[in-house]
Amino acid sequence: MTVTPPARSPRRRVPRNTLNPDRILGAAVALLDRRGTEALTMRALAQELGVGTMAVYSHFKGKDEIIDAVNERLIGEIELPSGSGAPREQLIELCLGVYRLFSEHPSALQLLTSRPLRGDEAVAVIDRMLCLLIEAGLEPSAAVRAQVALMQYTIGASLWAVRRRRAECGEAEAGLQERIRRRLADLPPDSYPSLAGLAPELVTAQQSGRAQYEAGLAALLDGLLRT
Amino acid sequence: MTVTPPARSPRRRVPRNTLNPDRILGAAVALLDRRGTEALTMRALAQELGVGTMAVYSHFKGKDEIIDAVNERLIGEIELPSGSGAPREQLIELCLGVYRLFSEHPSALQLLTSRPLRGDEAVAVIDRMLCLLIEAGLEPSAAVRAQVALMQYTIGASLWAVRRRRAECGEAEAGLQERIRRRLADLPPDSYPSLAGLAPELVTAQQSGRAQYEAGLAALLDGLLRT
DNA sequence: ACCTGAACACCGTTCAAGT
DNA sequence: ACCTGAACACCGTTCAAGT
Repeated sequence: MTVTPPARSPRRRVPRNTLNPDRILGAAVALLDRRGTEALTMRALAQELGVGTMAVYSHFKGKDEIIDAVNERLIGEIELPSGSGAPREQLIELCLGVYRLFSEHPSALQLLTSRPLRGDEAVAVIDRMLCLLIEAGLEPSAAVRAQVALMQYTIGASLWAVRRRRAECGEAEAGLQERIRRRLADLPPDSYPSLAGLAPELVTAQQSGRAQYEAGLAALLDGLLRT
Repeated sequence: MTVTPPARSPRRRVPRNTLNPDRILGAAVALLDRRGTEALTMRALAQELGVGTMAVYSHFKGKDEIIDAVNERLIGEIELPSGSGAPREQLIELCLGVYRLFSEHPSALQLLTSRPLRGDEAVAVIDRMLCLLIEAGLEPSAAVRAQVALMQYTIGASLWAVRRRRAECGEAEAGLQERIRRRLADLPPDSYPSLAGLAPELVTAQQSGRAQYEAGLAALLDGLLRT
């Protein structure tokens, strides 16, 4: 007597060519934005696409290749400055574009974090920054140092903002403020009495991601471009 | 007839109290430095300690708690500046301490990346930076903004250096240089002819992690401290 | 209190097979 | 060529049990 299998999956075999790299990357980004890095799973990705787990492997060699492609696609979305305006303004515009991208896709930044930057899209952004820095009057070698510094600061600020937002979810805002205040109150009050009153400002600075980034970027550009 | 079990584990039951949080964290850091984030596994950690997998759970609630504790321990290792010297020099000394820590423990930085900063040790570093910035003449609110910017830049630079080193392992250096050169050569040669010759300098800047960091830090401090 | 192995619900990926 | 499920070697963690 033959036993009928549990037939647990009501999903029918999907028509051919329903899948392509673009659809897969779209689903990956959606998953990342909606549920975070830990939710980006080959099984979850396939389910999001309504397809068997292994179908994805026909288009990408594995999870690492998908992650690289996601990063490349997102970096490609950064809009290069229009070209009008002073070099300094265009630099700010471009850096803000990078910052905004990572703020909108925090999980992508987290993924980028563990992998080298492979793609040509990233090189396009770097090129543009270099051009603008040279246009602003820097010598080639100084421009290269400045470009790296701008990217480093932008990535660090994005990461900080992402982590900050994540912390807010976990810990009540009052909790953080209280901890900082307590810590500051422990300082010898005769040396820096002003510090004890700084907790609100600290919390504010950590909250205002974008304004904080713009202030730091302005300072960095001041230091880099000053002749 | 009783079947003797395969007896696959020659490890004897370990004496009591061989384990404590400190030993566990030491093993975790060793594992991280030696084999990277992906190798930090509850099973691997227990093996490193010569103990059954579940023994660790008597001292930490789970992997997340261990990661937080590792971060806290490492941040505690940052040496605060001695206190002599101009505020600006002390700021550089302190920031370099943070940078050095993350350069020596790249995996720790990667772990820190996905989690909010919880520990008191981090607050100690932040405190010191704030004191020095106020000592350097900044108003409290400006000091707070500057402190966040310094941390953001330092984290970004560390991350960049870590990723750079990882990329070197994967990709031949010549490969990267060639890709950048090709990309730069594609630019319209009449607009920025100097860019095509910049590839060597780009590669150099990416390689010299610490010197690059110091240059960027100096520029940022110039911008932040200028009255 | 501290340490143990077995078991559970996951994960990425290999494989042989279907269409 | 493209999609499939079963199977393999992992993972963190729960659990009941030993000492």
